This record gives sequence, C-alpha cells and structure tokens, in this order.
Amino acid sequence: MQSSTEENYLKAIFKLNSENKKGASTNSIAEEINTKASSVTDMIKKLSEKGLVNYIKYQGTRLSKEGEIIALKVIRKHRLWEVFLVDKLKFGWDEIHEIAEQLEHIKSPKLVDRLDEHLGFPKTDPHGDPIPNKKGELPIQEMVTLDKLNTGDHGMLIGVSEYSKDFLNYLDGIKLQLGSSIEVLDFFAFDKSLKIKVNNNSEVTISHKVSSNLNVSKTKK
Amino acid sequence: MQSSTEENYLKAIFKLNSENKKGASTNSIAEEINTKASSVTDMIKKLSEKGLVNYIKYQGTRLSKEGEIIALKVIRKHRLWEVFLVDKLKFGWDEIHEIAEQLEHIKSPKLVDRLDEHLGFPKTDPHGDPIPNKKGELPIQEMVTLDKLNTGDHGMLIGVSEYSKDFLNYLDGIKLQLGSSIEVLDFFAFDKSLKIKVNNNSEVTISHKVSSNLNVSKTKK
DNA sequence: AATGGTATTTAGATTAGTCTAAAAATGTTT
DNA sequence: AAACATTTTTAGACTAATCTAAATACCATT
Repeated sequence: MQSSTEENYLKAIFKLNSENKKGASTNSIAEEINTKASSVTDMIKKLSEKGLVNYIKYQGTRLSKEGEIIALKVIRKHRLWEVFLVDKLKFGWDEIHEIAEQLEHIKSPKLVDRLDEHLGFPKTDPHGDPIPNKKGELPIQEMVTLDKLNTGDHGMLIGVSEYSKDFLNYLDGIKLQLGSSIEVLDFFAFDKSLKIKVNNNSEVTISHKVSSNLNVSKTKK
Repeated sequence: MQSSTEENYLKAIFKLNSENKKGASTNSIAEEINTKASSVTDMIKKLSEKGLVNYIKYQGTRLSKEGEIIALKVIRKHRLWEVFLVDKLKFGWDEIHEIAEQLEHIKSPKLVDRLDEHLGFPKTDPHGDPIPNKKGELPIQEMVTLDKLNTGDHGMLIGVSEYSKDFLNYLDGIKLQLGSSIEVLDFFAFDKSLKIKVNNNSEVTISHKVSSNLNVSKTKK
C-alpha cells in the first residue's frame, strides 16, 4: 500500500510521461509537485525499489505498468469526486480541484465503485477530462495528424511525432503547445500547406511537413 | 491548522472526557488511539502548547474550549460522511466506520456544509449518535437521575454525580458501567428503593441514595 | 514511613518526507 | 576538447510521529 505522497509522485510522473513521451526529468517532477529536486531523487529511488517506476540515474523516470495502474486509479478517484462535487454538491468547477486532491487519497475500492454508480457512471469530469474505468484504463483519445483535418475543423494538440530541437522550437515560436486549440482556416493544395488559427488568437501558415507531425484530437468548436 | 493525527487525539480525549468527567489518563488515551503512553505524553505536550488541551503532569488531560470545538467539528464530519455512505451509497452501517475515519479529516468547511445540506440536515448518524451543528454544538442529551424513572421505563447510564471510591466500587460490583442499559422493574415506596435489571441480565435492588446519583438518558426499549 | 506496584514521563532511536549546500554528471558552446 | 552552465545526485540535517527501555512519580498497603 502506498502513501498519499507516493501517489502524488505517481500522478505527476503520469502527467509528464503522457505530455512528453520521454522520461520525466527530476526537475520537471519537482516543479509539478512543488518540491525540490533532491526530494524527488529520494522518492524516485524508493518508487523504483518498489517497482512502480523505471529509473536510471540522470536519464529520467517512466512509470512501470504497475505504477501506471496506480496513477490511473488515483486519477479515476480524483475525477469521480470532482463530478460528485459539481453534480451533487453544486460546487463551481473552479472550486473543486483542491478538495478532490484530498479526496483522491481515500482508501476504499468499494467506495470508488459505489460513487461511480451513484453518479451514473460518468465518462468525463467537469473539466471534460476522461475518467479511467474500474480497471484503470483510460479510453483512448481519438487522435489524428493535423493534415487529415478539413477546412473549418477544430482540434486540440495532444502530441507530436517529431522531437528535434528545431521542430519543438518552431512550435514554441508559433505558440503551439500541448493542449493548444487549432482551427483549420484554409488549405493550399499546391504544397499542402495549412493556414490555422492557434488558441483562437494568432493565425499562421504551416507546411505539410509540420502538419503531418502534429497529433490532434478533433473537438466540436 | 492541525494535522489528522492531532485531530485523532482530540477526538479520543473528547470521548474519554465525556465518558468520565475526569481528565483523560495517558494510558486511556493510548489505548483509545492504539499507541503507546510515551507517544501520548509527547502529543499532549504539543496540544497543550497549542492551547487545545489543559494538561498537568500526572493529572490527566481535558480539552480546552478551543480543543473541544475542533473535536466536535471532526465528529460532525465523521457522522455526516457516515450518513452519506449509508443513505446515498447504500453501505451497511457496519462497513462505514473505517471509511469515515479517513473522510473526517478532509479540510474544507464549505464541503461539510454542502454535504449537510445535500443529506437534508440529518440529526443523527446511522448508529443513532447525534450530529453536532455548524458551530460545533452537540444537542444536549436528555439526562435525568434514575430515581425519576417509572416502573417499566428503560434508560442508559451516562454519568454519575458522586465519585467516591466506595460508590464506584459498588457500581462495579453490580456490573453498572457507563453505557449500561437499565430497566426499572419495581419501586418500593417505603424507602424509595428500586429493583432494576442491568444489561438485560442481572437484577438488583438499589437504594434511593444510589439511584439519585445515577444519570441516565431514557431509551425506547 | 517504607515498600511495592502501576502510571507516567524522559531519553534516545527510528521512519517518512523534506530541505540546503556541496559534489558529480551531463550538455552546450566556443 | 576545454570551459562553463545546467541538471542531478549525494551528504547531512530537520520535523512529525512513533517506539523501547529506563527513570520517576504517584498510590495503596502494610
């Protein structure tokens, strides 16, 4: 049985792993969890001995299968409690995070499942994030490369297939980050370039080379 | 802000104080909380410095006004969550204690009050224990001295007004303890003595001197 | 008033998690 | 490839809460 602290580390590593595909760096974990890098090193060693993460000195951390299951269970609890707070107790979606941070560590498998049932087996939390199922499986997001979208389509950036520094710097330059919203404004057939609007804000034209390396999920608007 | 551990100590001391009227002994607290006397001494010192208990070496511990308010707030949360688990999540009354032990430490005043509202402002928990109100006030138990009951009445011993060793030894001898059930079987007018049944078990006759020093709450059966 | 027994406290060690400061490894730039 | 900067790890110390074992205080009895 793991402590709340350990659970928080697993959750943070899960988040960084899914954003990054690379192992989570010690510093990034420290920042995520609001602690110091030295504390992270200690805890990672402990989690590694328990088999919950794969860790090699100086090379970052990835969750093991077992660690991922635990992380997803905590996330499941967090999101179910958020639904409870909003649906049943009429909290605003902006007030619930801190409380759910506490509730997510309550230990009782039966409680989680009863809560799930009581809430009518919700699929997403009040922020629209998907709720992992009983077994700790997260419904896979529909993911396509940006060049597959049509003019007028909307999407959200959820990943990239190319990790060169040049490419990532370029994305940075046009304000494209994971989670950014994208609207396809125009398609130019002669070179397959796209004109897009980023974060309902700036307009840029990107080449096919770029659009084919951006993974997005389609969104409604 | 106090830790969960501190809250557990306050809760235990509250319980012992109300059972006993005397200061809670170090050993009794240790037993209540499943720890060692030496740990209790340490924690009591800390709580004493914080002004949450009144403590004099070798003389036991009583909650201060402030400590009592905190204890009652924790008890309020515990009992409200118990109602939630039984009423909303359909748990049996025997499964809820451990889970409520965890939930009672969640920090969020707003959450407690919303929960109270959601549950329809219940007066008692699933075990029949009264729920303290918002301000941390426990509805006072109806308390009468045993000699005020009539033949056929039932009650539970909740306190004594006389603390001599002789008296307490006597009560012990007839198996009367705090919490014992009492049924009044007969009243003898000539000396005001009572024949009672203790714990649905043994029958004894007690003098008016005794019955007038026993505080009971009336019960249904 | 001395004795023995129980309750309580003290002293010192332990564990989980954290921190600061220094050392070591890695990466980047010229 | 050397020098510098950054990241990561190590070393050692701190806090909260706990424990064991020893010392002390209290209480009841003779």
